Amino acid sequence: MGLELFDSKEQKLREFVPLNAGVVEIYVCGPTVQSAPHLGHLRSALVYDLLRRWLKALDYEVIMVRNVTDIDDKVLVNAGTRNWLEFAREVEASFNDAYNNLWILEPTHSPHATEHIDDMIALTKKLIDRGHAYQAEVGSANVFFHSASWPSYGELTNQKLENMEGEPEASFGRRSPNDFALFKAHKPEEPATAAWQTPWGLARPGWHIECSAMAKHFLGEAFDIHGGGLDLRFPHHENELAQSRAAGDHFANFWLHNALVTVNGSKMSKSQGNGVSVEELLEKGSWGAIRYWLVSAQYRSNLDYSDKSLADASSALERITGFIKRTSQTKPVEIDLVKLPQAFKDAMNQDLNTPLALAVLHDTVRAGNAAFDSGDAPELQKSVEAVKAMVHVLGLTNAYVESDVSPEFRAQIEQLLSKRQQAKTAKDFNTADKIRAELEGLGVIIKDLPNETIWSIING
RNA sequence: GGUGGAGUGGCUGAGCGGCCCAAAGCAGCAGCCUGCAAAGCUGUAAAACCACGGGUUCAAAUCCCGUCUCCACCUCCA
Repeated sequence: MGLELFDSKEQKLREFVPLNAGVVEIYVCGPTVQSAPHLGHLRSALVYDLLRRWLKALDYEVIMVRNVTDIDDKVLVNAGTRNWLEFAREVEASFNDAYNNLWILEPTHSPHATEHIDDMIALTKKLIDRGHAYQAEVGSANVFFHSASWPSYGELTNQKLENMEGEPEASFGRRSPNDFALFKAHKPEEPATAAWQTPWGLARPGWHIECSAMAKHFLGEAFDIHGGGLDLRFPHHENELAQSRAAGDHFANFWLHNALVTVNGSKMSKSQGNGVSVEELLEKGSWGAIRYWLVSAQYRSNLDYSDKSLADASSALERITGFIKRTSQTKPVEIDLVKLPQAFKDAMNQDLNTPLALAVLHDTVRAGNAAFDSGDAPELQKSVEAVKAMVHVLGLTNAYVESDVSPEFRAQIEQLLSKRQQAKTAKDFNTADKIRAELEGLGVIIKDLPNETIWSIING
């Protein structure tokens, strides 16, 4: 069975076949860099990272674009009196830090909206030429997409134009409530640097046109997968689709939408003030625990965050990393499909059913531990390799790889361990326990195995 | 009003017609192991009647109808 993905446009599972054999092109809506990331943003990025890792495991070349929306109403507002672009870059850096720490691979391209204004102008021109967009009035730099001019408008979210609520008519010169901005005329109170010269006057781009333009720039008129958070389905993705199709492009072949992270059952969002920040998360668990927790639900299921979420995830993750560490085979592995259990592959092929995949992983850990205890070396070896391969696919490899420890620190640890061993041999358990506590104070956890004692750094 | 999604053990979370007297994890309990721990293994719980009520079927957590509750989106949102 091959990979099946849930296409939210067709609202069904479809067998995934790339447009061009061997290559998969993905466009994912990245963040609007208006404020620091919260758990919800991390989930979204992680979902597509996982997809990408799995496609790679299936031997596809993956070209992934994740944009950065660095010009937007909120960016300007939140920058306050500061230079808005500088502010945007700072926020972007905080996103990138979080992505790196969560072991999310860097996309092939991470374009900034502000660097593709020309592409947006070109696309907008085309839409005007084709009769799907209009300048609000002569002399105005407000340009709108005329939704009613595109018969398929609403196809992504299965909605009819007449049922949509829309904007107040005539605001900024739009002709009907569902028309949306392609370019927004420069306002005198906004910084002069936040406006570009366009054929219609000084303006900055609307949100939706950015993604259509950048997707086209990097991936062409048709590409395989468009991803993003469920809250972007409408209007953002609906509008992207309408624009690009109206401009004559095929656009995305599959639409993927990840479900949201909730807190006490309601959506995590900036406006509700319930966004869980990176700092708060790290008080509860490591990056590994965060990643494990995010992987523990299928991407289309809601994931409710609570105080104990990361504690549970930590314990579960330690069961896996503990197994790898006790075998002392902590060298990371490369992608190796052959070593992956069939049940794991089946789970991942089922629309990235990561909870099921984790179940296979834990089953393998149990078998491996049993083999370890009974001294069944071949079985143990098989298990370790399978576990490491699965962990690699899930992007959790860094959770078991020994962190870099300075040679001095390592020597200190080993000296303490040997002292403790002497004390144990002499049955001086008081001293042995003191040393164990001392090591813990240094952030080192030890485990006595039958013939040796192994150690690891907490949160390493 | 419109469009989607969800309700499974103490908690998280799979399953979506028979292999389900329901995976896996966490938490709990017991035993083994240990100088003691930790880790691990094994077993297990004074009932998971799969939101509720009907129905279809030889067979339903899974399909159909109705009801209730919750969530998301309807031009700021991952």
